[in-house]
Amino acid sequence: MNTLFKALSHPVRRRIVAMLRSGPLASGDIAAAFDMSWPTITGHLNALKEAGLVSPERDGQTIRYRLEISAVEEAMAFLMDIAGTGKPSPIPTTKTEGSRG
Amino acid sequence: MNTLFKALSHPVRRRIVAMLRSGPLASGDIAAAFDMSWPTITGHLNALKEAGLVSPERDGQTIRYRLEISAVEEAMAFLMDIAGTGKPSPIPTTKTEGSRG
DNA sequence: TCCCTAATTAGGAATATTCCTAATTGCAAG
DNA sequence: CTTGCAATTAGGAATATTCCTAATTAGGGA
Repeated sequence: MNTLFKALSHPVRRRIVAMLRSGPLASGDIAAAFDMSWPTITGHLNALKEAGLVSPERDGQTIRYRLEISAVEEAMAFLMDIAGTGKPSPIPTTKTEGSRG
Repeated sequence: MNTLFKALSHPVRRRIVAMLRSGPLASGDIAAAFDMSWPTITGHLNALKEAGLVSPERDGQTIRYRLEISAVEEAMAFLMDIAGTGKPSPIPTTKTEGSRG
């Protein structure tokens, strides 16, 4: 949940997610769409993978990344709950989150 | 859009948003729900305000924060587009986003 | 094996975030 | 005006993010 919204908080990562809407793409093809180095894009892809938003599939030398709709739906579920479009839940009491380090 | 997802990327801010689901709350009441200093919470409230997710209303000495559902819906719209629940849009070409400082 | 292409990992600099304490602002009441 | 409470702003330290170049891993073909 944390990594999910954190992954979506960067414009480049949101754009990658949007690109994958129409189907899986190779790492290199994604990197080519940006004015950034390939390793930087790899870093963003790792963040998206960590969040469960994409999954890599190797095919020979190329690695294709596929969008994981379920993770997008998970984020949507949170927002729907907030917006009242879904079933309401009591005010959260999760004190576990206020940490530093 | 940027500030919106960035605001939602922090667990404390998401928890504040969830708290406001049931109605406006005073800054002090929000701060009291966390193991953090009041100024820290003020900072988070400023981030949420910047993102359009909350709006402050002064009433005497207290300032109450109200949840702005429209901002939540804006974030939801993005995710629905990604998930294919909404109308599809072409692959974004917004090159404006890949910058550094 | 050796070489080429695809992609990732490693290390580090610039920048941004997060959180604290101290000082300040804004409002109400005596 | 002074006091007191509610809340914010200011300044700064610890930490995290972002992005780069250089080095490395992994697979395919001669």
